[in-house]
Amino acid sequence: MGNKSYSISELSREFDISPRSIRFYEERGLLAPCRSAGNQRIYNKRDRARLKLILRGKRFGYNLDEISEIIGFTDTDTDEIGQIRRSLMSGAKKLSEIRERIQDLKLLEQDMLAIEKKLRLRLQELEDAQLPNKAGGGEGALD
Amino acid sequence: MGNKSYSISELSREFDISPRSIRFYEERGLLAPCRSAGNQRIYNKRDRARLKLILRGKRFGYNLDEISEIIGFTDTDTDEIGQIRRSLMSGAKKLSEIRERIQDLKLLEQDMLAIEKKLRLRLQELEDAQLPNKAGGGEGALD
DNA sequence: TATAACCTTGACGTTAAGGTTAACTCTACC
DNA sequence: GGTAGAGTTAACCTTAACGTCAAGGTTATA
Repeated sequence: MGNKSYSISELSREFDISPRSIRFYEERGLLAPCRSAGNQRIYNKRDRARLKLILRGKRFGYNLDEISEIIGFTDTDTDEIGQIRRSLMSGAKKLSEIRERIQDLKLLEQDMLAIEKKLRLRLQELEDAQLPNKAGGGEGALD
Repeated sequence: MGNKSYSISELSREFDISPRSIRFYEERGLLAPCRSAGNQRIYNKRDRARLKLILRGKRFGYNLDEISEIIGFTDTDTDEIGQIRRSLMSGAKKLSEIRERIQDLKLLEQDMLAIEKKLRLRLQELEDAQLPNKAGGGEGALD
């Protein structure tokens, strides 16, 4: 049946994160595996899926508090509608943030290209002035 | 002439950051304003432009070390040719990083849209099931 | 010239997300 | 039953990018 279980190191290997991280997520309330007789953590499929979600959230740039806000309730069957609505809201916000960032990056790209151009010009100047030993160029300050 | 100057608080107001941040950038070698007779910082247009660049870099997610790598050379005294060459190199690297990042963000955007779609569907299900009070939907666990 | 408002350095505090011991305890396996 | 290899908690360490005093010095203005 689907009741496979995992140790902390199994999960840590599978997802390539440290056991410390997994324990840390638990500390922050994002996970709550049950324990063996000897108090060792035992993760079931649901825990594993949750960890996956956490990691996905992280890849999206959410911090643990945000992730906890988004997925912290997946147990609570009550008020799923409210939960989904909240998820949609925060998702929309993230989306616009992402789009803003894309725009910013495109601006940066333009800036870098402009700087590059200036640098190349200045380099030409300097190189030209080097061999023929002509009079030096202008100030050449990048604003 | 274009030799306007600014106090730290003017800049901090203009860019909506704390004076502490500006001093911190200086501490990290990203700025080097001259001082008044009484040792107070005086920023000129060039300094201001630099600060702008720093802030833009931050919005792009660069840390101060990276920003310093990108813009740190504008002082270049000796061996300007070498400096410019190095700048061009690191600039090219940064550029490709920026482009990669844009791609990543676009992927993320698609992911988010997909998730949003799923959530909306689920929401519809739930809302439809609510008023007519029909039998409940499926498991609905977001993987 | 007397303030108020601004500025200075220095030092310590903070937050996030873990890393890194230390000192034990479990579990698996021979 | 002994030992190697996981696991456990607790406590402290780390880095980035500032925030937050403290204890004074400077400037603008009435």
